Amino acid sequence: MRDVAKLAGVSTSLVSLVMRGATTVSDRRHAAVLAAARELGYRPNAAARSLAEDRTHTVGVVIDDLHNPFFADVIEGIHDVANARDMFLIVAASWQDEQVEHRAIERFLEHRVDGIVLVGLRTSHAIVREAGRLAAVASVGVVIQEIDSIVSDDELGAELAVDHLVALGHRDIAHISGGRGGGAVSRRVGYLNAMARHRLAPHVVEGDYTEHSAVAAIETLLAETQPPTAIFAANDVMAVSAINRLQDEGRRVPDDISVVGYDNTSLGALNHISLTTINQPGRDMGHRSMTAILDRIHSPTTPTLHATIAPELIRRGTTDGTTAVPSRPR
Amino acid sequence: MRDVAKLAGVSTSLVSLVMRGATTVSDRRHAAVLAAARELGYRPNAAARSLAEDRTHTVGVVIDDLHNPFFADVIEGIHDVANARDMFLIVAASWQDEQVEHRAIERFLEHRVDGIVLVGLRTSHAIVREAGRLAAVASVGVVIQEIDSIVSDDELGAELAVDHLVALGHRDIAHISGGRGGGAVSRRVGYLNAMARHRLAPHVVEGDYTEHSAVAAIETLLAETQPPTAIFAANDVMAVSAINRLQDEGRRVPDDISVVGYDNTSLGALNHISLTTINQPGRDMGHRSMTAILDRIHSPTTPTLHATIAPELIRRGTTDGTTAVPSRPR
DNA sequence: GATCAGTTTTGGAACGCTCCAAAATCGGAA
DNA sequence: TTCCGATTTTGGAGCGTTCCAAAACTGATC
Repeated sequence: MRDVAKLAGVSTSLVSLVMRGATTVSDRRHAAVLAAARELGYRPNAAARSLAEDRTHTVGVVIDDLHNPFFADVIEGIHDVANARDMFLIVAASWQDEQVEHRAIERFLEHRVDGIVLVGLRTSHAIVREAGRLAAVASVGVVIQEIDSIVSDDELGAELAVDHLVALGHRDIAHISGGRGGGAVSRRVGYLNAMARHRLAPHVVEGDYTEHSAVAAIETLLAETQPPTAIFAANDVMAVSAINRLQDEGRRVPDDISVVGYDNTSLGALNHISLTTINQPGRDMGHRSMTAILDRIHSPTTPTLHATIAPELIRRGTTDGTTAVPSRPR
Repeated sequence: MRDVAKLAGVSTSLVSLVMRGATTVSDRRHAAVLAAARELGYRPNAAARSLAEDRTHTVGVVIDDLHNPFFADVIEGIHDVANARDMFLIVAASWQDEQVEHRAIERFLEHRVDGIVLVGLRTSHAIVREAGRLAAVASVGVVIQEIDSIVSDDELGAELAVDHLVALGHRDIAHISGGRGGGAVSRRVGYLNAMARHRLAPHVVEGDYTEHSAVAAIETLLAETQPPTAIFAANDVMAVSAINRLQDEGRRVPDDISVVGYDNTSLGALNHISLTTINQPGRDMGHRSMTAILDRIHSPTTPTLHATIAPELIRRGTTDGTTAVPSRPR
């Protein structure tokens, strides 16, 4: 910056003014500074800037699993808004590891990001609330007290899934849970509630939202003396993987076993798969969370937002041959 | 930091020493500083630190499309290495937009990241080379002169695909290209070379690596008086989307039309889809690129690395009926 | 030519850390 | 007790910006 100032024959303050796009600078100096900057390949130092300005114009996103297409939708939604409002978005993936997730939050805090969006959170809520005192924080998919949260009603969604299967005549309905993953508890509760309401015996197999865990779950279920006739998986990734494994074992879907997923990812919409699932509008949820962040940055005393989006059953071929509606990729 | 020093009854230099994990500090002071830091919820300011240290311990990844599972594999590979070497990874997605990609590179440069990994690059190579003068830069999937590049041999991969189809008796083989996307040009060249070698007429339809573009490409192809009997798509995402559309139009795969993809993503491995494709080890490529970055950070004069990984044909059901494609759920 | 009210430019104090040379303290040995 | 070398601690400059009050210009008016 000093070099640019020298070359342009002005003070560093003036260079600073020009770099920030001030309008009060005379055309002559403006041009001179820009020319000098280009000549020297000058690029402002973001660290120095945020130190002086006490603001980073950056929002960090912590994402549970980059392999899950649902999360990509959410990030895209966040990006849409961030981009339009000229905020820089940085993403850290935690690969379903609570330690890594926690470290990512810490790092973002050390970087003094203006805001943090947590997508599919695992870390303890207390840590998040503490983060909320230092930056604008929003959570997607998990409700956290005192923190802006955008979720679909996971309990209700799970109930929709079970009700659908019951309506088709199933009584032996197993649930492959999401373990410690975001939203997993609510989906399990919804499943249990619905089963109780229908006076059916619940049957939960632990999973963790990954393809791998669904394979293990299917192996467990098929080894039982009387395997279930229907499976409600806590997300689409597990549902698709489960179907895959079932077919490897010679079971037909939905003839022998019906399967319902959760998230309505593009994956399930493929007509090879035609997965019955629960819709959750990821991109929209991303929009809302980023908007909440920006609102809070702008006025930190905004009352906490707790938005709940109604989930919706998408009937496709994995539960019911007659209603299969082939749908196209977006 | 000043507050911590005061509370612990030491100088700020000593606090700095403790926070950086120095071993030369007496146990008594060490404990006192840690206690004070915890008490005050002190968190070092990364901006100030990198300003003083002239190093950010951060590596930026620019990814072309977060919806493409292949890229998630690459990021995971990069993460493995970064994590083990205690570097912070930040990801910026460009959503296939050259402008956004360019801005992300600029921002990373302003942040003075220690290194940048470009995955599936679109931006002009000149810009990348300039970035290479300011940070350690590696490219995955696209060869760039003077820049560490990790690629699979896309030309060869495309030839493998065409050779396979020709061996199965196809002569009318169309290519859905990746447009301006990373590696697309090489794959197209490989396709053209192989077609020429077999004395077959080439037939390229423009795509852009997205599901959407593949749908459009299929519509174009099916409208022709004599549609091809085989299609080589420049990536798996397009291949799967193409198959989906073909089936919507009542064409059977592979009976009426064979399809080959590229990348060997988890998507194609699903046995509903069972996509013949070209293998590219994404995670491994991620490893190598991050290792190259770290090497270069450590010793900037390391000669440029240009690693080429041999691609490999994965034969599955979309080209070869004998491999039995399980019927899709009705 | 002096005065005045803008308009444009500048000097220098922050911002929160690291790093180095110098100062203080310590623990034996004489 | 004194001295010495080793260990531990500290003061303060410097990193590259922003931001504010003050200085320097400008041009119109008398």
